[in-house]
Amino acid sequence: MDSDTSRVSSRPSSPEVDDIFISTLKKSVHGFSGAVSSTQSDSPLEMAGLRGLSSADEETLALRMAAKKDRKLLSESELQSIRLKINSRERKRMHDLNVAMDGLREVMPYAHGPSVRKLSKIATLLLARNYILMLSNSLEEMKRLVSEIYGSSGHHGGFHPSACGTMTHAGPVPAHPAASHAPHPAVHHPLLPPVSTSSLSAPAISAVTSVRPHHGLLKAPAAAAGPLGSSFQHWGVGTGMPCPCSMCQVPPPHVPSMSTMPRLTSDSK
DNA sequence: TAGGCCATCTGGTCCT
DNA sequence: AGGACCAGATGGCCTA
Repeated sequence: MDSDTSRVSSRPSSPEVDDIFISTLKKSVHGFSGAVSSTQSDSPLEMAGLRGLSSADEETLALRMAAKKDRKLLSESELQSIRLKINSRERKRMHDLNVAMDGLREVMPYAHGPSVRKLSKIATLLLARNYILMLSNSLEEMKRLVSEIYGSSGHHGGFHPSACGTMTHAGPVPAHPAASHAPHPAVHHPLLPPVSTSSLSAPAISAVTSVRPHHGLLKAPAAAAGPLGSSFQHWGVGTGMPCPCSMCQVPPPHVPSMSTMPRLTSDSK
């Protein structure tokens, strides 16, 4: 929200007091009409008809609705006060949710940069899921490699993280990849096709991209290589050379290179 | 202009 | 009873 520079100026997360008041006044009838016929059945004609009510009619109707709902009469001002309170709570709740969503965006790689469009909520959630799955997969791969190394040397006779602690194994996986800005390993993998064909499903990725089929997840320059934009490139960033890290030496199955990386769009179907 | 995304309002439901 | 949570409806903004 706060990071949505394209919207925040014209669409504040918290409306002006006047907006709330006007909206409440406008819906003092609308809302309570919903108490009768439910919002789902409110037809535009009904709404238009209700909007034509006089203030006295509105008050009467509001009181009737309140009486029907709460079994007790409340003054219009009391009802309005309650409604404002509830609306305020809901706004705060949604605002907190958006703050949390922004926090999630911040720890997501490739979501930073001047030309990068803010991830949508659904894209953020889906990418976060894939990111977690990728990290888990990377960790498993690390464990496997370490196990092979030490297993063959007879040092440990096998990999057992609980005995080894975190010094040996936690290093390669940055706790906060977005903050580290290290080129590997997490920066690019989440956007690669399924690392684990069982857990990291392609539909999850395609689902993300299907949200914004035209410009992909991010607002990238027109010269972007694909729907994901140049921000998603791991190889080729800066030097155009492949990352030398061990993770990149072993690209996921079916992904020989980024250049042949399947487009993360619905056209893969 | 259509479609996507979003904020907000609202009523219902569940929980404490 | 009050608050949290949820989902539907609505309308505005933005982009292709």
